[in-house]
Amino acid sequence: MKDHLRSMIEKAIDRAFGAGSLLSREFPAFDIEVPRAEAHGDFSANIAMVGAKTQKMPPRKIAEILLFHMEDTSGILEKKEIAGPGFINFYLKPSAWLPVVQRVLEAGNTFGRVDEGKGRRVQVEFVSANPTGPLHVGHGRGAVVGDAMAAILSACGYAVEKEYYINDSGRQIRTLGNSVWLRLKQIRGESLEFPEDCYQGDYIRELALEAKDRFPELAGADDEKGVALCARFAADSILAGIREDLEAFGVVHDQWFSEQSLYDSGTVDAVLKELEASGVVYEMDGAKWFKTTDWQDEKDRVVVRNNGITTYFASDIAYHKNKFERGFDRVIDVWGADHHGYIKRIKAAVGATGTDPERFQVILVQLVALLRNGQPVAMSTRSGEFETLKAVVDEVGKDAARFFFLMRSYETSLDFDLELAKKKSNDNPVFYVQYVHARIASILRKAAEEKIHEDMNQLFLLQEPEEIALMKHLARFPETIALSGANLEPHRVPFYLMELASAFHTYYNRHKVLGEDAAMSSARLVLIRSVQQVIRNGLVLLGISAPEEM
RNA sequence: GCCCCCGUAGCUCAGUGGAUAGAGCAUAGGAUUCCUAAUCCUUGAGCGCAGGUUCGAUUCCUGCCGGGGGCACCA
Repeated sequence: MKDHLRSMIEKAIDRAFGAGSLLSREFPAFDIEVPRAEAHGDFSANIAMVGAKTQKMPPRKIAEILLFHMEDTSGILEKKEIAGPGFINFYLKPSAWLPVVQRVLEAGNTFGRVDEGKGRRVQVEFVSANPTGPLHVGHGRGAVVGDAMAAILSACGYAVEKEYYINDSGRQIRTLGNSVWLRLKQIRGESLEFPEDCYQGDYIRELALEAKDRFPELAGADDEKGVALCARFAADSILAGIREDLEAFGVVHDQWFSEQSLYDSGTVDAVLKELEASGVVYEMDGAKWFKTTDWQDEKDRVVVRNNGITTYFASDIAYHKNKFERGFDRVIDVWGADHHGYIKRIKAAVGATGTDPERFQVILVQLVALLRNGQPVAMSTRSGEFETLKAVVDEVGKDAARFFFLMRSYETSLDFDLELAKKKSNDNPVFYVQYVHARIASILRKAAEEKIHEDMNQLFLLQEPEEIALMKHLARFPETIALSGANLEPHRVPFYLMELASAFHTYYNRHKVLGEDAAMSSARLVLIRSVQQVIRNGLVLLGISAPEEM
């Protein structure tokens, strides 16, 4: 619809210029948008205002000229007018909206898909939590944001791959092994101090018990062997748990990428050598440094410590190089806000390994404050007193948890109130949206029972303001997806769904779908089926179920 | 000290540089012999402060104030 209006305006420019009414054919980029106020029409163009400078004319004068030369060949316009400082407002005939219903039903599950991506490959990496403990609620937010973002980008025409990077190398894993090993020794009756820098959670003790049963050879093992075996067992076991928790949350990755594999294949060393050869990595004070300052970082960063051990940054360089070598046009990492200092570093790594850093983007997800009865729940991995993602999902359900995480922009820290998410009432927007789907399903069931059929040919009967309002909302779904994908803003989709749901509930309360007029009923059935389709498409993108009944 | 995010209605939050800044919750009142009341209708109040860019700033820039997070040869 916007494209149609845009071409009408462009044709008007040509004609006006041909008639000598305009100074130039050139206009700066202009917008056609849906005005905030309904009184300002269905669409509004700011072309006359942005063109004031180049045309050397007041905006309203330009608008007048354009309107004079504009032709509505397809007859969709009720009226067009100049308003305010020079907006051109378009008012569509109600009938102009009818085709959208047909478009929705023809496209079905694919309605809303756009082709911004044109098949280009995007990788979204998210969660990537260290396998040293169960996922907590903060990981959950990142997980859902990444998962929904991937689905939305996919709907935008990108070929998307979802990846989990496993930090299965380095000191944390050794600490994990040590923690389990020491607990195991305690279980055996050895009295020893459990160090503060070890993982304190109860799950460590459970892992120790399990390891004791499964690996009899641990009985005679020395510390080195014991720690190594416990580390591998614990990491594998925790990772399996993470995978389960994610699956229960509806999050499934396409690829699980091991950090250790980058060491095993020699990739990390090779990349460091390359960078050293090109002078990006240099030696100082016995350590090796990466010149991240060349990419606006505050200071250079260490990649190999003076004890010869590589830092995580070293493998991160190799990892991100590897990503682009796999052929992705864009790479998006979803990180917790506490990692924001890493952005410049990784951008530097991407740039230094031969890729335009613009192709690498980071979604920084702000923190989650978990509340229960208004009181904050303490979250600390160290103390072991934290709410796991699993506990939250078990308590409030997958659908509510996902919706809550997604309905706020990830740039804002989130108060997640467990009690609110559990409520099955108006306070809880996820039910509000799902209820529309269920309600429509119920009407469709009843229509089937009463043998009332949908009839596309009766659509012209739909003229109630609430019906037109619904169609306008339906028409905006594809552009909502496009904006959500282009700006990497998944929260637009839940907001859209709440608005559509509201429009439907209003309609439902004012008009009966199945009434005495058979033709009208047939038309309305078509309309509500298209609403149901769009609600479902939106929920699918968010990974939330669309129930047939509630 | 430096960096990032946030500051919009009593609360939680929307708002691709546009016209009279919107929802939900909470408050108060009302609607169901009828397709699911997990619904609908009515009701008040707001852009932290000061400059700048612009025809036009809640939006962009600078400074200040307030809240959160981050600033290791840690992971």
